[in-house]
Amino acid sequence: MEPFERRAQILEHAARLFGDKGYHETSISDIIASAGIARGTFYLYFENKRGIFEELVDGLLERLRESIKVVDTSPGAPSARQQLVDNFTRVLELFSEQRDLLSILLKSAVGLDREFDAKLSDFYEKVTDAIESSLKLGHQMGLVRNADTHIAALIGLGAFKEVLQDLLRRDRDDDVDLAALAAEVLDVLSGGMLVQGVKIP
Amino acid sequence: MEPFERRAQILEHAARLFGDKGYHETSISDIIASAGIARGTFYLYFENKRGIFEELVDGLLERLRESIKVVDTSPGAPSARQQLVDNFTRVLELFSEQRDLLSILLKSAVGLDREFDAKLSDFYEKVTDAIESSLKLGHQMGLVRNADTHIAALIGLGAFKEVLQDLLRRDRDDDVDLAALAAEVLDVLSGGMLVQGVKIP
Amino acid sequence: MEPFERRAQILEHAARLFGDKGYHETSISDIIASAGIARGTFYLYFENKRGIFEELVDGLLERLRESIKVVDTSPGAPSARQQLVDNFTRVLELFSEQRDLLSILLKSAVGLDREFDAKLSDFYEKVTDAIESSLKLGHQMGLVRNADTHIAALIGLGAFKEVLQDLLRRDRDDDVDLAALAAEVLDVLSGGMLVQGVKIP
Amino acid sequence: MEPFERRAQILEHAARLFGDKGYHETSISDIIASAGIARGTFYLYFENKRGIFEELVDGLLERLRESIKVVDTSPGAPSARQQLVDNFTRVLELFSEQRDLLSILLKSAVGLDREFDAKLSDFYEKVTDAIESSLKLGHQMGLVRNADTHIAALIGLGAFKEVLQDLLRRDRDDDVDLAALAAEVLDVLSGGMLVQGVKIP
DNA sequence: AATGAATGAGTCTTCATTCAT
DNA sequence: AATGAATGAAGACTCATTCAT
Repeated sequence: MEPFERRAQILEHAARLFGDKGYHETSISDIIASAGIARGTFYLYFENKRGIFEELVDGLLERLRESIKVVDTSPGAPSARQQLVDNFTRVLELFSEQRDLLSILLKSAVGLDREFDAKLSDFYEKVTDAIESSLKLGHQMGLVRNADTHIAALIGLGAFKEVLQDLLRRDRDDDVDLAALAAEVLDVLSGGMLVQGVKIP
Repeated sequence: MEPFERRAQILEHAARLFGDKGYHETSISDIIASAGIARGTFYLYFENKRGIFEELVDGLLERLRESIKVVDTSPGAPSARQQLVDNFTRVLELFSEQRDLLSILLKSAVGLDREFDAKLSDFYEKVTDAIESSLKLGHQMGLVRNADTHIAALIGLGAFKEVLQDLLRRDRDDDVDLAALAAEVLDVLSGGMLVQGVKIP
Repeated sequence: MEPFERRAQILEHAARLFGDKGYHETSISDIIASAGIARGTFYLYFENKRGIFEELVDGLLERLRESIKVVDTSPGAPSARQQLVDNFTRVLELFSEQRDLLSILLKSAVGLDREFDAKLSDFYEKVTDAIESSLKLGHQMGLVRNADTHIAALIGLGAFKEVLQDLLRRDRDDDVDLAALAAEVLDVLSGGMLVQGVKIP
Repeated sequence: MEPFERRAQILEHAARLFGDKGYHETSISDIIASAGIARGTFYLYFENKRGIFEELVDGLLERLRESIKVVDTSPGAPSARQQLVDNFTRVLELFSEQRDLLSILLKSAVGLDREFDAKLSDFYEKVTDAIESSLKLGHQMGLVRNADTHIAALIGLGAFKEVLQDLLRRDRDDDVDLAALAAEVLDVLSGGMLVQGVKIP
């Protein structure tokens, strides 16, 4: 088998197992048994268990970064709302295709160790920063009302993560309209949960 | 030392270690060294490593459940808004007192194994259900505008979790006005991020 | 079993195996099987395989240092010759009691790795230096004829090592008069191999 | 590349690595990387790791045997002393040219395993025997004073080995007058370290 | 109520060797 | 004559748990 194929094959099996049972519950023995290769072969392609896991997460984070595009406000660009919905939808689609990776990101990669925590924190921080910048811009344009854009950004990120978690809990075969879901989340976040003008009594 | 004292003492040390280094990175050796007890003594009070961890998380979930009170709409009760803010504040305070527990809940307890995942899912599902019921009630009362109360509930939960995560990242000595934070989150969620009447272009 | 007993017991078995088969050919499995203990027990007493080996060699080097005493030239002390013979005899006895350790020192500990080589080199260098100083002193007193005391010191050390090697090759039960052997070596080294006044033609 | 060339090339690289890092610390991977050949190619030329090592040592022992010539006492031959010095010098030169081989012989090949130890012991025993025969002959001729020619032979061998060790420790670029060194060793061994007629007090 | 020595299953990792191409 | 992907036996080490004292 060609090296790149074998590499991909091992990654695939590892992703499924990590996603399914988590990092610690998955042993190298599990991976090689699943992939049908010898023990040594694994170490031919990956430095160690941590290495293959990191590669999976790094790849995922990279694809996530690519999925999230800064809103284009130049004339002729699609509406901002559409672009936001598209961003959300792309991320949702990415995970809906590969539940394993989503599971790894939301479960295994959390609290693995300090080094990994830092990597994840870093990623989320960048995402939060991006959201915050957008909100600040919107604020200057008179669109966004909140002064505390940091908290608002956290809320946006958290909301999105929880929706992903929910996707994970659902049946694999459950057919979900991802674009509609993305639009709904965006609407709730932008318009709030209450009827216009009403306040919680 | 009286049994209940010893038990409490061990739990305390374990909480700090689990919160600090995570479940897998914390060994029984760490715990007994920290608590200053013999190896055998540990097993006199707890069935196993998993047992003490579960006890910590169970206790935490229990206190969380107690912190979250259903909004009292009877006449003479404080305003709904106040009650909601109080709920949020109580939870924030609980964690602010014990960062370790928060860290355990948000990091170590995530993706530990299928059984534990189920326990957490179950808890969060109940919280989501509670939020959803409230939203449905508000909808009937003409206060809440969203039709998809499930998604709205997820958003509320996710937002809150992320704010907790953020608390965790901050400096321990950072003085945060928890009530104000709770109020801010509530406002953003209820009123949305946009200026009233405005839509994303 | 008392910790110090167990420790000694493991050391004993390890010494025999290392001496017999060498460092690399001896596995932890060999040691624990020989000592009749569980795998974990070994690591209760020694950090790792290298650790127990180092402890054996370090202990041996320490005992060697103690065996070799600087010649006492103060009035009333035994004759210099006697003291030298005593030194040699003590070292020979040390090894004759514990062939394993001798074998470890002369075989396993050689060329193990750079770090270990340095440790041994260091020890031998100190021994060489000690011999050299004595020779220089003797030279000043008009006893020693050689100008190049460094080479003479090397010759003395090498001669002695080879005699030890030879002891190792002999049958374990072979009864050797160690004091006589020491005296003989000393005589050859001091008086040379040739008949007095004769030169190699 | 012609088979014999390739073979020689691999041997050369292996010698450098074995000499530098020792047998166990040198892997097949190291050798093929250094020689710039494929893994399979190595096994085309050598049966296994042990095989190439043995070949190197065997070759070295063979060249050593050739370097050491029995003293020719027939009329017209060079003086015995000159022949002995020549012997020593040849061996010193052999190693001075190829430090790696010296290192292999004095470090890696020692204590490798029982089989190899036997091979080395055998070689050294033959050398000792040769020295001993010469000493016995000298004794009969009234030149050599020692009765215990075996010990004297051991001393000679050991002295020489230690001088080689010392050469190994020195800087590679250190310029040493090998013939002078050989003569010095011979003088100390034959005449002893003490001034003629003097005894250790 | 406490101790801590002992256990051993389980895990990761290495590396000499093989063999189909 | 050469390649290099694949193998798997073997080794070191960990750590939750037990149990005699």
